[in-house]
Amino acid sequence: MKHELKLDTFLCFALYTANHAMNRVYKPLLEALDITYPQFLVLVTLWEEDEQTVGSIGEKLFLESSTLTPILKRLEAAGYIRRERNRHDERQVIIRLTDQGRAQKAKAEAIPGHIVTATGCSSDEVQRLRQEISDLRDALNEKSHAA
Amino acid sequence: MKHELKLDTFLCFALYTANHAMNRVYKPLLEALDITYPQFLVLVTLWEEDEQTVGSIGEKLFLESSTLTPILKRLEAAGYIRRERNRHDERQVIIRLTDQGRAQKAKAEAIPGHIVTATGCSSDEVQRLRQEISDLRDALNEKSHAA
DNA sequence: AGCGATTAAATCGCGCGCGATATAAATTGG
DNA sequence: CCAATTTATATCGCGCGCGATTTAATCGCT
Repeated sequence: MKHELKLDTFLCFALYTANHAMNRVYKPLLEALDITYPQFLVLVTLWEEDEQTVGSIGEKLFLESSTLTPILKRLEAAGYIRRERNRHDERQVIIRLTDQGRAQKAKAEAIPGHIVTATGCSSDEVQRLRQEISDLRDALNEKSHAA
Repeated sequence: MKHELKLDTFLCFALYTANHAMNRVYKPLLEALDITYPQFLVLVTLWEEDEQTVGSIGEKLFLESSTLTPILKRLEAAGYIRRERNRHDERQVIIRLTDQGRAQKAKAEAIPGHIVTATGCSSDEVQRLRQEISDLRDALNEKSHAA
């Protein structure tokens, strides 16, 4: 029995609880923007590249349309984005930032710095760990998609 | 501007997506037990130490009673645990494994090995990363509890 | 041209996860 | 000894996140 069933030895449990902890750090920072954490990730995606389809955003965030559609509707209701069918392919919905949505970016600029501070690590340390966790994600995704 | 607003540089995003990826690897493995991932974590906690209060389990899993109560009710309905008020302090609810709940442990023994395989890393590699992520969680929790 | 297959997004049901609140039991202090 | 406070759990409302299904549009093939 190489691996024993102890919570403290589970990589999954570390990820699970670290993710929750990160959410708790983000919550007060996002209150200024009056958005949730997944809504923030959608806005970041659009600040990087505006005018994307639901599918394109989903691919970048690893989310299904069943998850994204309600989030996008809330961002639309908040006045940060518009949702319009693609004229050239009516199956697609193009997501565009409004002026107000673009304006929120300024309020968000300070967030990454706050997070690095909260980790108690150097920027380089954080980036190294981020890369390792991203690689882990890619390895896990490869296995579950193959199977 | 030291930190730019790019998804690919966010530690939070790496954690968020790695956690989802881990969930997707776990889902088929847990189907044999017919439980969800958080339900599995509760069972692991009880396999380590039976007869715990809701609060004690919550402390170990970093979960509130508002999250745990419904999960525990489902595990009770599945026949894996019993929920009984503490005779000596009727505010508390003691959670106990049933015989069936204890029996599930055997089915779960193989899971950690599957996970290590899915990561494509050595056990030592996984444990090192797990420790780093746990430390990150603790650092983040310290900041958000202090504030 | 036309029809079956594919693709994109939306809808639905369910289980978290949490903040705020409620309920009930135990503790504390006068 | 009893009223105020504290503690433990439960309840409620809301926003994910996903699998399964639906709806609608486009593509592919003959």
